[in-house]
Order: sequence, then structure tokens, then C-alpha cells
Amino acid sequence: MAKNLRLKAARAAKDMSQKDLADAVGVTRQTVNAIEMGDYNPTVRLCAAICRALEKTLNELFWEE
Amino acid sequence: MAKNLRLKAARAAKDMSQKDLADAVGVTRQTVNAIEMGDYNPTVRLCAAICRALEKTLNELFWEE
DNA sequence: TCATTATGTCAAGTATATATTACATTTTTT
DNA sequence: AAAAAATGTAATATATACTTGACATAATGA
Repeated sequence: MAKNLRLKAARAAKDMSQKDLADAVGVTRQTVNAIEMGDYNPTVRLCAAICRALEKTLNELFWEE
Repeated sequence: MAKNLRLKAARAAKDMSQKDLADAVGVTRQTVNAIEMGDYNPTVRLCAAICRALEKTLNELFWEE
């Protein structure tokens, strides 16, 4: 899978570290890192939680045309 | 979780059975049924595959404000 | 420069998404 | 009304999302 640069950028825009975001959504830092690195396929509920933490939508961070 | 009626409606609009959709995205009928019934939390890749099969986006079928 | 924080990665474990098989009921078609 | 197709559900099995703990390096701040 490809890296999720939109996620990385949205997190940077909020000035949050991977750990900050992980804590905000209740997963570990490694999980956030793996999602950004494209290492796997998160559940839609986790994606939605990440989107809410970053004030984005699923389409903005996880949809590819 | 609540039922996913938007998914059920989008599938109906394409005149596809749960099995038709399951075949189109490469999962079992039970998995599609469980998603519609809100019984669990699919991966974002499966959600995206379902969206493409139904010509919808993640926001349209899986995002709640 | 030194300490701290952030990131990337790995190995081993646990939780859960998804498969398989099966059966009952409901809905649609003939 | 009967047959066929679609749906809902359950039990057991497997693949994989996610955790935990750890280590190395890069970047940031004192």
C-alpha cells in the first residue's frame, strides 16, 4: 500500500505527534504509524475516529478516486 | 452499532442482492449482511470496494457527522 | 553538546474481521 | 400454493488488525 500523506499532513496541521493522535483515538503509536506508512488496512471506525480528531472526513483522508 | 440503511438503499438502487455485492467485492454474503445489520466494523479497504461497486463514496455510505 | 521527543521498525501476543457450513424464515417468482 | 431466491443468524475456524515491549535513529530544544 502507499503511504497516507493526507493523514500525515492533517496531523501536522493540528501540530500533533503520532502519539498525540494515537492517544486521542485510543490506539497505540505503532498503529498510527503503520496507517501513515501504508502498512495496513484499518477498520472504518478507527478511520472515522482519526478523521474526527483531525476535523476531516473519510473522503478527505481515506478515499481514493 | 446501528444498521447501515444507506448501504442497503444503495444496493437496492443497483438491484443487487447481498450475494451479488459480496461477489463483486470478494467477500461472503454473511460479511455483507453483518455490515448492513451493523454487527461489525469492516476494514476501510472493504468499505471502499463496496463504495466503488455501488458508485458511492466513503462519506456517502460510511461517514456519520 | 546533551537530553528529550518523534519516528520507523520488529517480534510475539491478543482481539476481532472475515470465511465456512449450516439452518430457519421471509420475500419473490412461477 | 409451491418453488426458488434472499435474508438473518449461529458455531467454529483462519487471517489480520491492533497491542505490548523493545531498540535504533532522526529531529528539536535546553
